[in-house]
Amino acid sequence: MASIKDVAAEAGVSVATVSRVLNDHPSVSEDARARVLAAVEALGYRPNAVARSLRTDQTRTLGLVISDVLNPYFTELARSVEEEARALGYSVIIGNADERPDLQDHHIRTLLDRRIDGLLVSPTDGGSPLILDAARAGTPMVFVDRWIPGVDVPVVRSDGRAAVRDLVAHLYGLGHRRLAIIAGPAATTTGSERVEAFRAAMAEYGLPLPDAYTGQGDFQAESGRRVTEGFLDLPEPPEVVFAADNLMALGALDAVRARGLRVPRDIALAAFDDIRWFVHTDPPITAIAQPTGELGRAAVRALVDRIEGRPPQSVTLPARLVVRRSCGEPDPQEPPAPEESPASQEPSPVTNRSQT
Amino acid sequence: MASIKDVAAEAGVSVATVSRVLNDHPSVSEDARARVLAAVEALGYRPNAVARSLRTDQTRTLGLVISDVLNPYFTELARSVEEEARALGYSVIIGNADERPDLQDHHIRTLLDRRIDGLLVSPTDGGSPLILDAARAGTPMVFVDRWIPGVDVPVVRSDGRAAVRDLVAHLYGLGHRRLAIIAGPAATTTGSERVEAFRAAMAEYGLPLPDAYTGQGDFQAESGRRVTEGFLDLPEPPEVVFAADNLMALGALDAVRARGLRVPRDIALAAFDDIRWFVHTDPPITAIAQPTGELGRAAVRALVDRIEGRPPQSVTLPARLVVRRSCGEPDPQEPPAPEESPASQEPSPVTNRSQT
DNA sequence: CTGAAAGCGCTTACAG
DNA sequence: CTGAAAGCGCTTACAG
Repeated sequence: MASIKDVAAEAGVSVATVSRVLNDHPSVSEDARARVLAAVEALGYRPNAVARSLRTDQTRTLGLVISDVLNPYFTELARSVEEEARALGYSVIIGNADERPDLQDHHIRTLLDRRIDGLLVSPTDGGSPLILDAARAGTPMVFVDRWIPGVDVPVVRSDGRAAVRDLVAHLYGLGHRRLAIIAGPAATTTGSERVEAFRAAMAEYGLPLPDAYTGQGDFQAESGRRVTEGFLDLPEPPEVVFAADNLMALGALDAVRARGLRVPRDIALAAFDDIRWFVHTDPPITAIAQPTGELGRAAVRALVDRIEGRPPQSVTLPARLVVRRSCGEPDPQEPPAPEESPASQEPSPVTNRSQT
Repeated sequence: MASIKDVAAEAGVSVATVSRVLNDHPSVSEDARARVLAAVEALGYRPNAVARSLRTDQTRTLGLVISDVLNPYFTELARSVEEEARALGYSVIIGNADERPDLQDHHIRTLLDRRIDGLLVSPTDGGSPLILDAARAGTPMVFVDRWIPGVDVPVVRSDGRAAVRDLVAHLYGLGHRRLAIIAGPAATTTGSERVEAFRAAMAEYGLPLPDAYTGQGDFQAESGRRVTEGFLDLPEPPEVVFAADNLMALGALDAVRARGLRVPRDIALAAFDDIRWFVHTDPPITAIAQPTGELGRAAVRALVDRIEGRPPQSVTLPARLVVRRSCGEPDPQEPPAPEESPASQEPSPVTNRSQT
């Protein structure tokens, strides 16, 4: 592979001049520039990014560590992150933690070894020493979606409390009283916050959330199945199961189906995180939708601000309830293909918190 | 950040010795090793992968360029690729082409600039000059899923012909005669092969595949919707729509639903690529399942063989038909959670080609 | 405007 | 077993 030396030789200039041309340095004669460009073309030369990074101490690369690529929510997040990063001149390397703290650390370590310019993390746990150290050591970092309390790192996330309250109002209105939740890991903020929001909203309606109706999941489908089976085995099963993410909802559906039961006739179901397939499931599933794309973009902007020396900003965006038929109400003729941005700009009545 | 020099100073040895310890070079005294390790620990030293790569001319990194991360098929492929790569000591950087040749080239260029050790590509098109040049220049490369004919690069893919024939047999047995297909881009192998397999299988049953029943999609949901609307507008709409990937099936479902029609009563639907949600859609969707995880792993092994100087091998794995209810047949009580590997080892009767 | 030279953080023959 | 030194491919003050 041709190096800068080859180009210099071909163009009859020094490597310094080649470098200047390549980096759009102003003080290069037109003649030199033309000769260099011609040589670059002739040799098919491409600068070695590894060497450049070593010299400039920047890689123009962002690391993104997410908890589970197979979760459509994170896939979409990853996509929007890459898009915004590309627009700002950065590449992104994704690390998939698979909800495993050890894998998360593996990826963070690898990313740090590669000297990425900044790190976007959605922590799988309460914070490994590695993350904490990196943050303390001054690695530019931003938390997306999930975060670790007590660490001085900007957080870009969505607040689902209002939407959860809307959901409980919806369920209550439908006559449901025994509501259960499949929670995410308590060590994650999204894991605990969603349960707390649910519990708080239920309290407003004078409804208790007994331990038996609080199942511990891990954001993966299998745990949703297992917890739902437990619910169904109860002497008095819940009337509604609220899954704290879409994969656990999938598992819940598997469990319900395996028993030959029907949603919502035998048990109602709702999920945190909306995905396109929810429109076509049997029945369509009521869900809480996050402004995923916007979260990803805001996270990148915050991180790049931090990297480039501007003060980064934490961002919290609201989630919203999307009512479908899985809790018993007739489908309110959902508009086709509800795109994220327009919809969140003009919220429908059902989206708004109606009481407090 | 501490460098190798700092470690050497701390340990009272030369950087060469530090390097030897770090790389498990045999000729290092126990004493030196212990002092270096202690210094590494004390300083929290991590080798700079950028510098190491520049020096050794290898990055221990694989590039993976896929056509669409949002497509669950590719997400799963990416996941298995990363898993196998990690097991073999490599990292992977994913580039998402979004079915856009220009974006694909952008990622390939970036990856090449970063001097990845090898490239896994599922080409979005018939082959840009960039890919062709890279292949010719000797960049270790392997095609996964899609490939480019006439290029000397190993291919790891699945052959869906038998499964497509099974599908047509299934449809024919159900009494369907007017079968339509939503094809992928003709420039991709999977785009054209699936249509060809479908057409050939239909011919065996004496069924023609008229142009009006061949819609041109681009593997994205929106095109599936558009094409399906066209089918439904026909004076004589097809009885079955076969979508060449799962996203176009999603779009087809959107279109059918928007008209207030029902699957399979008004029109039957089948898809290439199986996803977990297909079990829970209304109705459950008949699909052709690829051994996605195995494809990803085989692709990595082939690429690493190539990188490490062993002869790489092309691999073709069979896909299989999974019958559900979207074409009219009653659901044959599908076993719960059909995992990929065991299922493909003991194919059910319906999975096997019964005639020819 | 241009080039020689230093240096980024490593690895690895080469001597000893 | 160990260290001094060269060199990977760049960028960038420093002189001119």
